[in-house]
Amino acid sequence: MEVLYNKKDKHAIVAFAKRLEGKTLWQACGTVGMHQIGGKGNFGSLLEKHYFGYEPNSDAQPDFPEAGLELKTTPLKKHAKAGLVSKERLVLNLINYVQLTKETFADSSFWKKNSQLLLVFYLHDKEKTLLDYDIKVVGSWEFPEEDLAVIKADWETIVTKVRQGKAHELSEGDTFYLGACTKGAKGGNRRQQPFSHIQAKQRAFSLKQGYVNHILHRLTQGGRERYGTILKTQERTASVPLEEVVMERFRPFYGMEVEAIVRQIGCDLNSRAKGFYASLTKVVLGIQPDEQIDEFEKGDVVIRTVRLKPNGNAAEDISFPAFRYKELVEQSWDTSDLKEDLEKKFFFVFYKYDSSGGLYLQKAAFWNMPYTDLEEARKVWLETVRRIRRGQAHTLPKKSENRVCHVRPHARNSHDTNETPDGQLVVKKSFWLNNSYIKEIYTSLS
DNA sequence: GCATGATCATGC
DNA sequence: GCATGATCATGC
Repeated sequence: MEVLYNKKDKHAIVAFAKRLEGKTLWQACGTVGMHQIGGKGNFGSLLEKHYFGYEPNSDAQPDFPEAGLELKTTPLKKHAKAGLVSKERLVLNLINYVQLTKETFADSSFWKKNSQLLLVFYLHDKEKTLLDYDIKVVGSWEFPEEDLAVIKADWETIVTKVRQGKAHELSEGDTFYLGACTKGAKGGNRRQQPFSHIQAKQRAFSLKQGYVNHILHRLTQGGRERYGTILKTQERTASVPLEEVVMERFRPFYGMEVEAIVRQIGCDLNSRAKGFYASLTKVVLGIQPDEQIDEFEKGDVVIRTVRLKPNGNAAEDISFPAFRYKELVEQSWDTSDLKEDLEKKFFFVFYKYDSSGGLYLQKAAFWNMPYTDLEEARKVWLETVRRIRRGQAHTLPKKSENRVCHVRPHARNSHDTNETPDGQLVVKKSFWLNNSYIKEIYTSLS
């Protein structure tokens, strides 16, 4: 195939790639060779072969070595409120656990391959074949310095865990922007790790979905939200770890009553408004209540506020979105919404009531679910699916059945129902983290 | 006092 | 109108 661009010139490659915008694979590549394809392969490799004219490979080099540019294609989906958003994380190169522990960031396989990305965003549509997906946005991406500092720290977190012989315990929730996501048939592929005999799931470096959305917004000037950043200029310059900065923002207020915190910061928050605690968290972090937290959005960080009773027990369980019975039984654990939700990085803010009803800030900390607890959640999830299939959607796993989580109604009222596979209408339900488990989390962080 | 069921407030 | 995160109500 004739190559229609200078493969050594980054700008020429990007300009050539830009011509994909508004087209489908079919339109962009013409009919040449397309009859041989018949929809086989994946979007990325078809684009490499039939548009850019090179054979897909798994080299350590970027796809355009002379230009240092790595081509990545990634799906978008339509979001009712936000318009087009990333459908998933962006999967980068596979992790070789043995090699990884011998690398430094600057000479790492991750950085050699992915320091400059050429991104092709297409709109995924399950009604279409991939030849007919609309290519929406094309652009090149280099990581700004402030993001790179976070990504380097993430990379170090991953390497450290592997050096500790814990590659099998890696989780996406370990890190902020750069994740180690499972890759391969249902996460079933196992690989050797250098400092343990336990086989670890095959994983790849990946950019969190939130970070991909950030890239998309930057390339399109899109995104209507206002953002505030936690990291201020001098902290960025000094490369202070994000986690440390967040902890330092909260520490001065430990032990203080909420109204006193509001007074000390001098902000105008109504403590009776339902979003009060969410706003207070932002204000403590130095962010306006009407702004999104830049670093947390990029890192898919989930904020949860927890009130502890005077005896130290969590006052409430923590809910996740209601599921649909018929959809749940079609999923596998590895592709389940619950696993996706539980593997996120959480930011917990704990308040505690004293005996006279005053509420005091106790602790704020990042947390992600340990692997062994995720296995407990898996059991509950599997049992839930099993009972729904048996027509027992009325009696799903209770709090007393598992240490970590349970299933409970989560609806507008008792008439707010979903249909089960056998045609019953049962009140909408969701998974909840047990309040006793939340107390465990609090204890582990103190 | 807690587990379980039920429902609310908010934002889009 | 609904999803989401949060909280209330009741009975044992």
